[in-house]
This record gives sequence, structure tokens and C-alpha cells, in this order.
Amino acid sequence: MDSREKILEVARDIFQKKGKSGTRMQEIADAAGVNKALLHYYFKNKDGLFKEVFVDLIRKMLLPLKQQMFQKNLPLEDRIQNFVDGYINSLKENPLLLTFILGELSMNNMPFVPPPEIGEGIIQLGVELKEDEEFKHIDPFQLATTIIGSCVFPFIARPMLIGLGLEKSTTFEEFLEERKKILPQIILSGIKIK
Amino acid sequence: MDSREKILEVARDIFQKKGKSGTRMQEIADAAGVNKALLHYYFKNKDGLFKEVFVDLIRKMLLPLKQQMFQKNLPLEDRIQNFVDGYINSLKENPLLLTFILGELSMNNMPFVPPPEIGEGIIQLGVELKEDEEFKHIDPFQLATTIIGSCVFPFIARPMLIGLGLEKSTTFEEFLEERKKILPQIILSGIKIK
DNA sequence: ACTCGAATTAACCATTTAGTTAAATTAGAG
DNA sequence: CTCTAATTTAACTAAATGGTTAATTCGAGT
Repeated sequence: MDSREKILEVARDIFQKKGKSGTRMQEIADAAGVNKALLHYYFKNKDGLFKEVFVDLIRKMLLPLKQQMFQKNLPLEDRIQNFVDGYINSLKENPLLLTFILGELSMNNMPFVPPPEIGEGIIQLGVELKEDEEFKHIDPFQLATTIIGSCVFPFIARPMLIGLGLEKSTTFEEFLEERKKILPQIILSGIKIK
Repeated sequence: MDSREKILEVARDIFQKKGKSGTRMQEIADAAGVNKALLHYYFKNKDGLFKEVFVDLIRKMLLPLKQQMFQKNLPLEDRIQNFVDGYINSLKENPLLLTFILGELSMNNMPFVPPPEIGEGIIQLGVELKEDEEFKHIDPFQLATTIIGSCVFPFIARPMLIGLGLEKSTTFEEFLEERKKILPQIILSGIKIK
């Protein structure tokens, strides 16, 4: 069993749950079944361990975004449908991921340099909107923010939504499934001309 | 000058910036210009101080939501326009608020009991959608999540959006102004029949 | 001026926490 | 089997941190 990998694995979980400053090195060591000094042996200090975990998680978060952003040779309708579907699915597998990253990003103002493909994908979206007579000429960043935000928001705001009365008639799970169906409809009618 | 109030005031700022576990009692005391023991005198312990700050901030966050959710006697078009406009404006005044609350809410799973008006406002939205032949019959929670999420997401994800290329051609400020115009259009066309 | 309670402080204490060091153990090459 | 380097640990230290206590100041009422 690789200790280094084990440490990273549990550190990922704990950091996500409790945030950087809420997490204790001892706690990670215990959970990984190793001595605390070993964390320092491999990662020098808390910052080092955190940074390694953090870039890992950023990558993990961006991967599905990247995958769903780029599907050339498909009509926009299908691409949006696929995006919403695929992205919500991947968020379901890591419900804490987004809140954690966005929270840490806003506290420590860490540098955030995503791979350029995503930004390019958004630009590309704008080009296609301009080319197709069927769609309005909307700023692609506005559109992307709307689409991504609509997918992501339920996960970030889950406790709030539940407090607001969601889950009184449906489960969160059902709500998400319904969302995968309805969101592409709303967005598509929103950007189509008439 | 009321020391108690001063403490709460600076605690609000620091907690929002650094989170609960990232904030030191000493730091708050220094910023408030009082002795650390005074914090314990008034609020018993860190948890007590935090809780008081937190419910204050929750209220502060819910107020504009409540105000913009309830404007009877107006056509849905105007209400959505007003909501987006008013809510984005109020978010601009407290850019850190949302990220902080949602982050803390997901870490410590605090109880979140908003005033019932907001939940009721959402239900009411559903009723009106059903009554009006012009609109699709969309689950009001889905719609509300989309509207609120679309307004809120830029603030939560600001560092990410900037990393993704926003602010290469426009400022964040301009982006928000544009958003206030464009969002109601997208959403309205999204829920209108044809 | 005196009293009494609230506000405020200085000086502590006990724990927790990140980080260090040197020794012990393990694993792999020869 | 042995030597060596990588891995792992026990036992520390120093600093930070939340919290306490006892003493002091302040202000309103008498």
C-alpha cells in the first residue's frame, strides 16, 4: 500500500469536508493510519499538502467541464442537452467539490489557471451562435454562466434550497433528474429566435 | 461607542473573509480595539460570537431575496425583471456574503430556517404559471433555482470566471450590468409558450 | 463622596497544533 | 546476508489559540 497516495486520498476527503483551516494534520494522519511526521516528510508542510490536494481537485472539477464543453459536429441543441446531462451527473459524484473549491478560492486568493480549452470552448460557442440564424446573438460568457450556474447552483445551495422547502414534495435526487430534462428546454427556448 | 456592536461589526467582516475556523479571536479583538476577554464576556465563546454573526448575515442575505420575491399585482415579466435587477444590485453590495454562507452551511451543517415567505413566494410563482396560458407549466422550484442561480453564480464563481477569460474584454462590473439586461430575456423566452 | 454593578483589562492557563529530530524499521540491490 | 537508501515512527519543541480569573475602571444612582 502506497502511503503517500493514501495520505492524499484521505486529505482530499477531509479538506473538502472541513476546509483548509478547519483541517488538522493529526486528523489526516490518523485517517490515513500513519504518523503525522510522515505528512511532513512527503509534503513539507500543511500548505504543501493542501496545494497538491487542491490542484488535484481543481483538475477533477475541470475534467467533466472540459469533456462536456467540446463536442464538435453536433447541433447546439444536442450539445446543450449533453452538457447539462453529463455535468450534473459528474457533480452528483462529488457534491462537495464545487463548494469547497469556490470557497477556498475566495478566501485565500489562490491563482486559478484553468486549461485554455474551456475558455476557448466558450468563445467557440459564441461563434456558433453568430453563425446560426436560428439563435440570438448572446454574449457567450453570459450564456455559459447561465448554463453552468444553473447546473451547479443546486449543489452549492443545497442546504439553503432544502431549507426553502425543496424536499417537501420531492427528493433532491428526483429534483436533479427533473432538472436534467427541463433545463435544456428552458435554455434553448431562451436563446432561440421566436 | 458601543463595544459590543463594534465587535460584531468587525467579526462580520473577518468571518466573511476568512471563514469560521480561519478566524482568530485575537484578530477580532485587535480589529475592534478591545481586549480579547471582552469577546468572551459578551459572547461566551467563539461559537457564540459566530452564531450571532451568522444569523445576522443570513438575515442580511435573505432580506433582498424576500423583497424581490414579493411584488403582487405586477405581470410576471416585470416581476422577473425587477427580481434580477434588484437582487444583482444587492449582491454587488456584499460580494462575499453568499460564498461565505453557503460554505459555512455545507461544512458545519447548521440548521437553516429561512422565513416562510420565500418558500411561499416560490409556490405562488408556480400558481401564477399555471393560471397564465402564456407560460409553460414548469415546476416553480426549478424555475426559482434557475433564476436565483443565474443571478448568484457570477458572485460565487467570480475567481473561476475570471480565470476562464472573463475580464479579458469587459470588466466584471460591466458583465453584471449586461447580465441584468440579458437574463430576464433569456428566462422569459425560456418559459413562454412559443 | 460612596456604593454597586457593568464594562474592560492584564496576566494567566491548558490544549491544540504545526513542525522537528533522531532513531528505528523496511525493502531492495549486490 | 549485508549494506544502503528510502520509509516510518516515537518523542519532542515552540508557537498559537481558546478560554479563565482576578483586578481595575467607569458611570449612574444616592
